[in-house]
Amino acid sequence: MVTIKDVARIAGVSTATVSRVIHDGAQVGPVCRARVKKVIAELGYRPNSNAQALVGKTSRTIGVVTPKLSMSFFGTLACGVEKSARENNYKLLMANSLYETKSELDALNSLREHNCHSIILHSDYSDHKTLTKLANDIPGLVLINRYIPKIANRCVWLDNVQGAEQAAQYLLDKGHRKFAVVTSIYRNGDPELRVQGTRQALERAGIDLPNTAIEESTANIEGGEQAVNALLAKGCKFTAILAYNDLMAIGAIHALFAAGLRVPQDVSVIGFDDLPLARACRPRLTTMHYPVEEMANYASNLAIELNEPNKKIGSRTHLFLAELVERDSVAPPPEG
Amino acid sequence: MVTIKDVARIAGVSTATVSRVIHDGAQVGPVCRARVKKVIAELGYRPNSNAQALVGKTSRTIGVVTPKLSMSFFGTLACGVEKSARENNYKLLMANSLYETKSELDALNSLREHNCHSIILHSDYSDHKTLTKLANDIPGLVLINRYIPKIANRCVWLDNVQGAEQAAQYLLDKGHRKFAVVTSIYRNGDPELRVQGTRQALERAGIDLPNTAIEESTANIEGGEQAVNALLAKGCKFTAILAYNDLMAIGAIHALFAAGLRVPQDVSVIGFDDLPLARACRPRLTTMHYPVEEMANYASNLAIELNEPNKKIGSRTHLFLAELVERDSVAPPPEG
DNA sequence: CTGAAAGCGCTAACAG
DNA sequence: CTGTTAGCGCTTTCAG
Repeated sequence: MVTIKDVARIAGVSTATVSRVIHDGAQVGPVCRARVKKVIAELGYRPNSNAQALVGKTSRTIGVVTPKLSMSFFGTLACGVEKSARENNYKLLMANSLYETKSELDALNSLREHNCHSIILHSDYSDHKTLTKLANDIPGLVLINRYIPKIANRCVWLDNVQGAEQAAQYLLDKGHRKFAVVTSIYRNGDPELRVQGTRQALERAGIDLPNTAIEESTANIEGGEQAVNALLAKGCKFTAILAYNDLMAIGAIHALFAAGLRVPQDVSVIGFDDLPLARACRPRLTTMHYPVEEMANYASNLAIELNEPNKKIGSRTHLFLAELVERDSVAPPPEG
Repeated sequence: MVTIKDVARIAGVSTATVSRVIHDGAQVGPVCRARVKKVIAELGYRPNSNAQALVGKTSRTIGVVTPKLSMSFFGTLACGVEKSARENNYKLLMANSLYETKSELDALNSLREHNCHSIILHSDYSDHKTLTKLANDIPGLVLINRYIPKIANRCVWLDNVQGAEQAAQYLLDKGHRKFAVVTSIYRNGDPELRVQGTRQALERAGIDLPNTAIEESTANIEGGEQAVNALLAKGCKFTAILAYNDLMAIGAIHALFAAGLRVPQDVSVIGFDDLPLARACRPRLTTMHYPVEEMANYASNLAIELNEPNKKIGSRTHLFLAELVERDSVAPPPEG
């Protein structure tokens, strides 16, 4: 490994000078600078970022904690952060939280050991109190997909209620009057919020959503299938299904087809998230676009800013809105 | 930040002792150890891994370089590495290479600055020579999805030829005789290999694959659609399509349906990779399972082993095989 | 404009 | 079994 000392020795200068050259400090003469740069290039020297982090009290590293990187949503989230990291010359440290409170915290701590002060956390199971405390301990912590009023300026979130409302309103506008809702059993907040949004839109239109028209299951394809099968089994009548997310929506479509119902001719289905999947299935899924990548990018920039000592972050809020993407899984209800 | 010194002072011992306790060195008395542990817990002390890396000459960090984390395939790859990292108490550093030679190398270098000696690289565009040189420079570098004979013991790869052969043979066994191939324009090796495997299986069955039955396009859904439309436009006759990957297969199915052809009744389609998508589309896609997660996990363990000074890695080879997953997109050819 | 020197937090001999 | 000491590679005053 070639160190700053090697460069200094060969260039015939002190390590301090080399350091200055590296950091483009103006405090060094042009000839000297040129010589040092030459030696750096020749030796292929690159500064050891561990040493830099050690002395600098902070590493140019941004950490990301999400449940599971192999899920499309989180991979996209990571990508958004990566872009910001790359542009700001930060490195990206990742850890899966695996949907467990304990490993969520473990993951976070492992990042802190690295002096990683900019952290994007997608927390599913830690409570507000824990997170608020964490945010106070870690100046560069930003929560994504979560809203906690006390630390609002550290939360980058999406208005789930508004998104679900919009989805329901769209279905209403298409003429639907009989709805079913397929939601998630997970109690991390989002499902309730989306159901609430749906309810609000329907109530405004004078339509009641009976509890029998709501079916809960796991938030994946199988869950969507199960939920729709349960709905069908109990004779629930509907011309449109609002699914918690795209995965459940796709499962719903599968179950519908298996039962001889066509989408969207007999039943319309709307999803949420706009995963890559939504463009791949048939019919292509009409859904609410969740701008994760954009949000993650924003969150990352925010986390980095938060660590810049001079910048003062006010109590601004970071709210994003879901956007309707019309594709092929929604049509007006069948006649009669 | 609480340091080892704080712990030492409060526990009334030297930093060396604290260090020993941290590393479970047996060289410390039980009472003393207990006291130190207590103080560590009380203070919430966690060692600074930058300092550890600095003195230890190597950081417990494993790096991953892939084109784009938001792609399902690479997210899954990262997950495989993450699991191994977590189990071995390593941290995960990620960098996107964005499908460019230069950023591939940039990404790699940024990892090296971190003293990150265990690296998993998914290289698409660097040539054998560059990679061989890199492998010599970085003892813990492991290539995934690439085979270079000279550094075979550092390559974790999949036999694409065999996989494609198997897919073609499966179609042959179902009774198909008229094939079309939808492949990728990217020249990173895989497409050629898969076409070659297909050719081999067909030739063995005495079937010729005319160049007109092969259509190239981008390796995504749109590419699959385009390719099939081109095939259809030039009046190519086939009862089965072998797609370069699942994305192109799904695109192919879309184009087929748009043209009034049913899958699998009129035309069978087989994919490659077995992305989550393959289970979500309709008909569910029959495809060759690419065990990326398993391979990545293996590669990560290998990379970590490579950095353990005493272990001698022989010239073993690390070849994985694709496996057929039968779902619903393949059926016997229509009568006549 | 440049160098000397101190020290970031930690580990690893070497003593005792 | 435990403490002392000397750095790891780098940045940053403080002098010059």
